[in-house]
Amino acid sequence: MNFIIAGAVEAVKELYGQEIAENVINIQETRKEFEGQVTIVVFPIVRFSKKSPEETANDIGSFLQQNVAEVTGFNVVKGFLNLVIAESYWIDLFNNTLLQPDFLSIKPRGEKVMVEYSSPNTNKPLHLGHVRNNLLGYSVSELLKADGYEVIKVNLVNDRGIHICKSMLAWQNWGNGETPESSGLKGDHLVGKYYVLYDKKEKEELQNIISTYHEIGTTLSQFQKDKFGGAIGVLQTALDQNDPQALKRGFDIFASTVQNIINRFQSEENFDNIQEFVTLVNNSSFVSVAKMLQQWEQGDTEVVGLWEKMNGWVYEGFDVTYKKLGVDFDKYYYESNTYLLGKDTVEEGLAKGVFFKKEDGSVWIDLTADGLDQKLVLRADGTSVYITQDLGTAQMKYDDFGMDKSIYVVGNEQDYHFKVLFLILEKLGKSWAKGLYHLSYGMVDLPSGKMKSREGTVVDADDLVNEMVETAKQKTEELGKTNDFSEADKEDLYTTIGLGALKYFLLKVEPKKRLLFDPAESIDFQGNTGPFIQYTHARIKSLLSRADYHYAVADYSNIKLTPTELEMVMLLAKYPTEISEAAKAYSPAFIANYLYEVAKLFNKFYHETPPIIKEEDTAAKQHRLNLCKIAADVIKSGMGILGIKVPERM
RNA sequence: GCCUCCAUAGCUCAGCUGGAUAGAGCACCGGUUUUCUAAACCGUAGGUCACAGGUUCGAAUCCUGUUGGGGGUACCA
Repeated sequence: MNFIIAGAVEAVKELYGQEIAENVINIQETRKEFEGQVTIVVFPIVRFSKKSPEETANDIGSFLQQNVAEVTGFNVVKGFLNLVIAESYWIDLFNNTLLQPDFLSIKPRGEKVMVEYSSPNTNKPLHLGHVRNNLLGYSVSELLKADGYEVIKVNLVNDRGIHICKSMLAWQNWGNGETPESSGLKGDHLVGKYYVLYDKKEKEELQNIISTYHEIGTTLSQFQKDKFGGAIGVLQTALDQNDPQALKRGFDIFASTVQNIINRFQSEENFDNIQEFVTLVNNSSFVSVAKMLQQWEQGDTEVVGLWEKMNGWVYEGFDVTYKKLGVDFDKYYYESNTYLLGKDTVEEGLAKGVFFKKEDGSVWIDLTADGLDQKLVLRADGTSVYITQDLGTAQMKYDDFGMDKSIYVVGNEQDYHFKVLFLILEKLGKSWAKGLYHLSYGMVDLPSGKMKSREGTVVDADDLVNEMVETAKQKTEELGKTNDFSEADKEDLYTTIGLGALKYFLLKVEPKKRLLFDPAESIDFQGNTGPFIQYTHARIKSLLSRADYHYAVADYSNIKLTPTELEMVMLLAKYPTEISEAAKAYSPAFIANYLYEVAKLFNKFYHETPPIIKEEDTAAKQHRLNLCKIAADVIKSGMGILGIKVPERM
């Protein structure tokens, strides 16, 4: 529509002798209730014309009608100038742009972008929250590809740390050698089972410690009571709060209190009274799991062997889920290899004066001038924290790929972390820091609140997919449309539809919005849904094949476009713009909503058009089939960006 | 406390850098199949765009404040 803007600028120059910028001309699609296709909002021009909006609109309208060939008429409603564009313009657009083979081809822009997503922990299976992450990450990757970027999909696997050791410890203590084979459980589910078990056992132990304390309490000296009593209180509170971090803090306080008492009373007589109690504490899972992490870091062969075995199970399980979801990666990074990174970066920061060292040796950055806080980047004992690793990993990723942009698909609870991370890298003078972007998305909540793996209140990814496929099967069979399908084709179709419903459901919502998922209410298959769009595609393909469609440009000498056909040409022509806008916003939701419009409009067209197959006017028939063909192509392409397959029949 | 995100129909969501009478789907009610797939189409009804100010020719959209909700907040990732 650039020629309209140019024409309007020219009009203002000719009519009012004013040079105006192009962005003064505000154009939009004409509302359906008025005649015309393009509307110029004239209010911003009034200050140049020094006339009323209506007069200005009339002036410009006449000018455009006389000087711009495509403008064949206009009308003015208040301050809105509605322009009628010649039908030949739309027909040319359709034939020379939409119908050309390169309409959907990608135009490479010679830029590289990395998309990091999924990034699972290897201590539990994937749940609905991960599903949103995976689908979003995959879809954004496809979107950026469609917008001409070279995309590197990366998965940074969180395969180490105290949470991994918890599953390991539980399996070691209470697993009786259970394996995926012996249990029939998928590897990630088996490991997740022990993660939940650990949590349960740990709580029991802590309760036991507390009640044991109350039993022996009477034999303690007043001093011991005072000391212990406080620590026990902290522990009990943490236990009641049901928050892992609070629990860790509570236990740490408690454990150090116990240690102090041991040191103080070791030589005294009544020490025996609390011996049993101390043993209980020292043998607790809390202590064992910390010890296990240390052993892992020291490379203890037994622990590392167990770690490798159990992670192996998890990876096998994840592969199945990933395959089912249709997501993939070009490169895996493992935190077990990267968790020590970043210390060089800390040194660099100290040398540059970006970081400073406190008396205890810990290293910090002061971001108060940027409205943030002081942030620890290295502990006093020289070990890394989360952000240390991320600094190092960011550098490594850039060294490996030299990408222009890097997108982190991570939930919004880490907004602050990434703000700090990017700011630090900028302050360190990394040229690539400005290409970093945190694609932050909202949590998926259940009606009952947040999902928690430890408590088993999660919607499991595998279960969910299976349920969706099962529902798709039921609904399809009710409609009785697959009676002549082979078993394999049926299986395929149900998977396509079930996943289509799930993926569309999660992707049509703006990423940053939080999502409420009610497992009791199944995901719809009608209306603004994946299956509706899939159905539309199948419908078109069926029509094209029955009509024995062949590509050819229609003869338009006797064809007049209906309003709906005109609308379709305009809507389909927007597809490339839609992609680049969606890519700019990193929002597959734009594409989802656009495709819904396309599908809806096609169905309207389909209903109001007499059967195309029986059309005797060959030019009209060709023209309509061409329109159908482009609609199908756009739907297929757009759904591909969402990671959703479209069936030929359904 | 401070920072940040969110609030649009009963429910789930669109509404782009401010533009005309705020749009869909689901659910509800009514209609459409002797014609290319009814997972469709057409229609009725449903709104103080959380609230209050401000900016402007014009505000769901921008600014300020209030309320309600989510998340974060220095050695968990």
